Amino acid sequence: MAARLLIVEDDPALAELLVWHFEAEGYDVTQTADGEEALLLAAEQAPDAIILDWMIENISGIEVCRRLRRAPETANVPIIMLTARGEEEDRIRGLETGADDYVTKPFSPRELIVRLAAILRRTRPALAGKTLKIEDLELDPVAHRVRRSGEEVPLGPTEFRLLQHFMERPGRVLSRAQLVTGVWGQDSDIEERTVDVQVKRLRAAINTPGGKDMIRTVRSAGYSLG
Amino acid sequence: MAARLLIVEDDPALAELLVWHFEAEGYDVTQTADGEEALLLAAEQAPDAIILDWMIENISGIEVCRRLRRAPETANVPIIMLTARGEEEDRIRGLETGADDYVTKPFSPRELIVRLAAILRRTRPALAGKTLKIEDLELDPVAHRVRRSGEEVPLGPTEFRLLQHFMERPGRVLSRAQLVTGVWGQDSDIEERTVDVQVKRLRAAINTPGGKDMIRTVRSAGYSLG
DNA sequence: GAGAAATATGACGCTTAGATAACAGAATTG
DNA sequence: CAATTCTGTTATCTAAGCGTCATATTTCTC
Repeated sequence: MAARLLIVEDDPALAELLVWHFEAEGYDVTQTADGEEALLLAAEQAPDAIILDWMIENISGIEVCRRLRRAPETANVPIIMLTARGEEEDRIRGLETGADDYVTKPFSPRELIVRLAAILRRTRPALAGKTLKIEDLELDPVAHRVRRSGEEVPLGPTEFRLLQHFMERPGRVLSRAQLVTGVWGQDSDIEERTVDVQVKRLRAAINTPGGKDMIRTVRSAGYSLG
Repeated sequence: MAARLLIVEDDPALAELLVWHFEAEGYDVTQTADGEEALLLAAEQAPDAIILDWMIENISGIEVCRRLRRAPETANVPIIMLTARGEEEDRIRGLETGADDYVTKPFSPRELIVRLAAILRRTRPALAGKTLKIEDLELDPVAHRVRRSGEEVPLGPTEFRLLQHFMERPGRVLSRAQLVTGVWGQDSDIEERTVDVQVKRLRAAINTPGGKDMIRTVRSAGYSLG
């Protein structure tokens, strides 16, 4: 399954060029010129990365960026900003709002492709969009579906995000603080104990009655999967 | 066990940006805008690395850097300096005073993250997630797991921290006082005899019944591993 | 080899981290 | 808009883990 990419660019010529190149690279590309629409699409499609022009219609790119960061569903999606040359000021402000990288116009598509690849390699070791598997547990991010030995497991939205977070980092111990920011979003006043409760719920959902626990508790450190 | 990072930056927007990104990377971040406070925090928390802006309130970054180097507790902590573009002069003086690397504004967060990771990989492999190995003993800091000839060894939190401390300094004799500050923290009212007890517990956990002791007691000096 | 100093060991409470259940408010859904 | 699912918080319970101390053992010195 290809990585999904959302391109927010209102110059039709540049947009077309980018779409063409990224599709040629095998990405599954959606494109819009409109900021509001971008937010909707991002929430709906959960893309793996977003390319965002600084100057777009309706809302400024910077505002789109900030709002993306605020929503838990999109808080962790990598964003690359496109800025015009010499807008030093903008560049800095763009980074301040939470973009992961920026590229200055004019740029070669190759450069953008390389940067995106670098970021994805780092942030999504197991690229979302592909089905994640650990032992007999499978999570399909596109279909929003989880199976345990082929049988569908019903999960609530938070449980799903928590499990996806774990499955993207198999074996890794994640502290409660890391889970709070990673699953609930950057600035949430969630009580750390709440993580315990969600982990318990997730355990109850994915563990087979007799079998061993898939989530390991690491005392004074956190939890890990697998 | 997340790496502790101290960020000294007085531009609130940039500071927030950096905190956001590094927390997302899993670092345990403290931030201050004030040079004097930075020195106090550094002494108190013993961070694993410091990001230091050249221009900050109260004392110049360069002076903070110099003083950090002078104090024995912080003399070896890696420091990355942030400098404005083109201040070649500053850059050189920064390195002269003991910074390990510098990054010129404006920079992408990605770049800073990569540089820090590179430095940590060099100075503290375990913090970069590298598995520590001594003979047939392996400690995986990411998974928070210890194996002896492939077989998992269950350890309590303190035992784990103690072992990691030893494994990061193989062969070196560590005094009880050093172990107390290194493993229990700068200010702990721990009795020095307690170290003996934890060492005993660690020995019991990692030594194979018939085999020889992996931890050597150095009378009137301390302990060493390997 | 005796005495002293340092370390090893075993036992004992206490603290605290995590599991769990119950509950109420929020969000969804039909 | 009512019903139901979902979610965050809190209180309680349990047990692992830890620090301390008293005692045993080892090592060093003379």
